[in-house]
Amino acid sequence: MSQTKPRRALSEAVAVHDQVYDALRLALITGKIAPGRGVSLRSLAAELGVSPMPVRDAVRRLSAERALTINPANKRLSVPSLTSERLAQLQKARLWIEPELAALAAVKASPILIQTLERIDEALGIGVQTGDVDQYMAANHAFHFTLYEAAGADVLLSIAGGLWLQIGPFMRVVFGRLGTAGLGADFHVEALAGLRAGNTETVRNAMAADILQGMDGMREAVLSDEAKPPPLAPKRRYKKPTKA
Amino acid sequence: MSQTKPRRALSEAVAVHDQVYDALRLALITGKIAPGRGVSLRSLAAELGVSPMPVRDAVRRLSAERALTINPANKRLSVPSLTSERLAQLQKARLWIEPELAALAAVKASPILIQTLERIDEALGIGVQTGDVDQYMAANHAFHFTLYEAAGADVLLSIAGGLWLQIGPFMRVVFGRLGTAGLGADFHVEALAGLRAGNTETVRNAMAADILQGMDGMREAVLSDEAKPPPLAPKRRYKKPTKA
DNA sequence: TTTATAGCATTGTGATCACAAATTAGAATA
DNA sequence: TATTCTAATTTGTGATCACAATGCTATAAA
Repeated sequence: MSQTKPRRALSEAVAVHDQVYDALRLALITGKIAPGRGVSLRSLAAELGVSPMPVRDAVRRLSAERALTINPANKRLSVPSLTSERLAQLQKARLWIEPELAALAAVKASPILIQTLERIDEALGIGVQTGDVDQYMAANHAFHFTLYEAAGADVLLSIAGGLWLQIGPFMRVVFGRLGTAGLGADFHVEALAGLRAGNTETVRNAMAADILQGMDGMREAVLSDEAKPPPLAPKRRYKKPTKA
Repeated sequence: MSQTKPRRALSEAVAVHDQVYDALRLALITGKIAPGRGVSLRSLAAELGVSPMPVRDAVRRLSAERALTINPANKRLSVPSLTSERLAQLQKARLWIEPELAALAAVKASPILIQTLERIDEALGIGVQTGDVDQYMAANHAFHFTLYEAAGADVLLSIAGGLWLQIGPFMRVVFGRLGTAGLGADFHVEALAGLRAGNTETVRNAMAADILQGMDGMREAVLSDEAKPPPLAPKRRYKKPTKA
């Protein structure tokens, strides 16, 4: 299992627990790890081909960011379930902080930033047309966060990052049932127009509309999921005894 | 150092890394660990009388919550410095999310909740009069978060908790130079009146005013600190060589 | 067929060790 | 006195083991 790799220098090499973090983060966002599923340190470690130690570090970080849930009784890990309650709270938070970040970024937007965002939005459009969900999601993330990073507000930025991490699993549910079809209006072009014109409020409103539209799609998907029976029936042979 | 304690059951006993987390969190909020100071896993472990392992877990969690900073080059830990930039961002975030939580709580506020808050505010008043900073800070935290918890919005609540954790060190700076004197108007009574009357907007505005007042005091303290030379001059014997 | 029980595998937690990088302290030199 | 080089200490990271608790599976009993 544990092939002896040559140890890399600490200063330049990315730490293994950071790689594991990125891998798990990606797996959560893209829905490779289904919501509600239980995970364990050793199973993740075996799956990723690393020792449990860096997984432990990455998982602690993710659970602090609420991307993973720890059962307080079990101390067992699981991916948070997708409830409309959670989604509503995440929407509320996103609807405030992300337009705020966009407005801050609009004030100090450079031509280079606008050009970068234009290129990203082109890639996003291609992803929509070709139905490439992965490309769409990556480009969408890139569009939002290269804009937000320009705000130069790292405290707020990290909050927004945490929200996206929690929303990731919801996104996959939407695309799992719709694909990239029916995405509605592209508010990114509106935001870009606002950036070029230097109109802060236009940017703010465009991003708010973009978020609102996306979250609406997720809500529909979640609501129709909640109506259905539990996603996977764990074939129980006997009921849990009433043992206290 | 490490006396052999009898191992406790996992299910009921609080895990050591959680105890360490609470201890460090408290130390950060009360300013026992000065902002800007560097810490290390082993030194913290020795100080707390535990092995480095649970400290490692707790520190990962705290750094994910931005209560500790990791130097990306060194991978070395330090307490974030208090800059007016950071404070401004934290104020912006608090001014949105906390009134929001308060308003949500106001809708479903029970008489028991109001009574509990009244008792907490009494304890807060006593702390102010006797000049007991610790009691004041504990009561103040309790007032805000028993109210916020009543909102039943755990996603938003955890964001607010993260903000308080980052603000903690700033608070101590304020009280270190002023004590509990000059705290200004008590907006808690206004919030309580709004809760009794069932007036959501009164509660929202009262909490916003409360936050604004507190953050103003912190800003003044930080600004006068930034004018001064660096808090502790690290007596360097030689300059860092220009080695790339 | 259904329920209870015993045995086994898996889990999180904590401790300890090894390693390499970085920092610090001390000695030697100008 | 000030600077440079070297040795020792401290640091984060990763690996591995032990332990107790929990969960699952197969066997026995109704």
